[in-house]
Order: sequence, then C-alpha cells, then structure tokens
Amino acid sequence: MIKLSKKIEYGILALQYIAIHSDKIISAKEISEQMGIPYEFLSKTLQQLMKKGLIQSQQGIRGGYVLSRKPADLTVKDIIIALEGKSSFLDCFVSSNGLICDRSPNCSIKDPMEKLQFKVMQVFGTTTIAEIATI
Amino acid sequence: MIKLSKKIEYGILALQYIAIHSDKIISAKEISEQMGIPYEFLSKTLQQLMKKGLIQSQQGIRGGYVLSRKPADLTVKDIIIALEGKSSFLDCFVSSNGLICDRSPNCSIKDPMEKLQFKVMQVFGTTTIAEIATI
DNA sequence: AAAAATCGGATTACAATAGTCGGATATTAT
DNA sequence: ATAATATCCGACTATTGTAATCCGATTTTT
Ligand code: FES
Ligand code: FES
Repeated sequence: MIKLSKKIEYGILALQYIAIHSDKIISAKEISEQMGIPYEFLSKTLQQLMKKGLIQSQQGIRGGYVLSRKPADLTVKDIIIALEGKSSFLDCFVSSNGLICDRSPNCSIKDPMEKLQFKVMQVFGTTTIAEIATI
Repeated sequence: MIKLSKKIEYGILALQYIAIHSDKIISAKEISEQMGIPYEFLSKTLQQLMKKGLIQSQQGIRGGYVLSRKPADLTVKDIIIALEGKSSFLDCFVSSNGLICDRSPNCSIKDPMEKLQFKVMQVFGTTTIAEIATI
C-alpha cells in the first residue's frame, strides 16, 4: 500500500520533537510520553537513526538524543532510507544487475517505473524536518 | 515500505498489455501466460479494475477485456485508487473528520504530511499508461 | 450441449509490520 | 561506591496485510 510505516511515522515525529527542543538533550522516554509512542519500539527506531548518523546519543542518567544536522538539512528521504534502506517500488529492480523477475530482460515497464520512483523520491528528498516542524 | 504491491504491479502490466494489443479483446489467460502472472490472482485484479470502470469485460468463449479509456487518459494514480482505494500516507488522516490518532487534535506533522502525500499523488497522477507502454 | 471465458466468495499460506521482553552497558548524581 | 536513569541490543511474539489458491457459478460462443 502507498503508506508510510509506523516506524517512519514515529521517526518523523521524534526527529521533529528533538528539532523543536534543540536547546536540550531529549530522552526516548520523554518523546514516548509526549508523543504517545510505544517506548520500546521508539527506542529501536532512535537507535537505528543513531547508527545511520542522523542523531547522536548520550548514554547515562542525563542522556538522550540530539540532531547531528540542522533540521533544514534533514529530509524525509533521509529518514526513510535510514529506517528502511533503499526501498524500491518494485522487487524487479532491487538489484540493479541481477534479474529477480522473469520479465526483467525485456520488460517494458521497468524504465518508466524507475523514473516514477525517482520523481517520488525527489518529493521526499525536498521535504525537510525544518519545514515539518516549522520552528 | 515505499513499495507498490504485486496487485498494482500486475494491474499496470495487464493494462499496458491490453493497451498495446488494443486491436483485439484480451483474455486474462493470455495476459497471465505472456506476462507470467498467477492466473487466479490476475483475474481478481482485472475484475476489480472492471468494477471501477477502467476496463470493460466480455464474458464467454471469446471473451476478455478492453480498455474503457484511451491509455493517455489512464494514470497510475487511477490504478492505485481502483485497486487499493484512497490510501493515505498515515492512518491519522484516513477519516478526514473522526480522529483516529491521539495526536490528531494538535498534531504538527499532519498538515505537512498531507501536503507531501498530495505531491506524491500528483506524480502518480501525471504518469499515464500511454507513457509506460510507449505505444 | 460443450467449451472457454468471466465472476465471486471463501480459504489458505506467507511475509512484513508492530510491539514486547529481558538483560547488558554506560553515565551521572548522590 | 552505589543507586538511578538512560541507551543499547538480540530475540521473541503478536498482529496485520499481501499474495495466492480453491471451487463453484454464470455467461457466451461454437
Ligand atoms: S522487471 Fe519485473 S515487471 Fe518489469
Ligand atoms: S494526526 Fe496522527 S501523527 Fe499527526
């Protein structure tokens, strides 16, 4: 379905929350309570965003997360890729060379679909957390 | 995940096939064999497209399907909506008035996300079967 | 009447998403 | 030091959605 996963939804909400409260370090617990997101799931999501370098973590009693970049440099596309990898519209062109799909060799929709995907990704790539948060 | 379902993939492939062979009526069996799509599943998909008026069916021994409109008037968005309904990016704004999500009343990402969805849908809405089929 | 097609409900199989649990590690405050 | 609070991480479970199948009915042409 053309739908964003909860993980991405939570990721956007969390990053937006951290962006707005950029004066201090924000714990997963605070986001979880304030945004009504299951704590464990959110933790996992934040850890993933951390691994991909979108946020930085601080362990320990006064720990939490801060953004690694400015909200204006953080796009929805970044978040999607960080949380789901380079997802592709159709399984067919997951691996650019190896043929997954029987139709691949002489498939007539492959190229147009790749262009379509590119355009959609461009939309995600030009929407930033700064715009969403309207700080 | 940002991925088109098999149903949509098959729908696009089938409509494109029908568009290219618009001189004659095309059976589900033919598409299934030529495109390597599971017959039963494809049948269901075609029936759904028929109900939504994108194609017209002819029962009986020489039956099959033809397009209701010109390929240039048939967009990927039409196919998505026909096969999955008005899908929305986030559950939150599935029902435009009733609040599904706790955050709804004063949610800061709702509007930006709706705009984002609108833009993406615009991309789908401007890609036609004619372009994909390159007849 | 037989054959070839669509129609349609019900069911099953599988995969992805969403969420949970338990414990380890790091850091700070007391 | 030690307790408290936080991230970290793997494994697990539950739920949902997708994909596919089954079976019988109906329609239409030959
Ligand atoms: S390559 Fe798989 S449908 Fe085109
Ligand atoms: S309304 Fe549900 S996240 Fe905004």
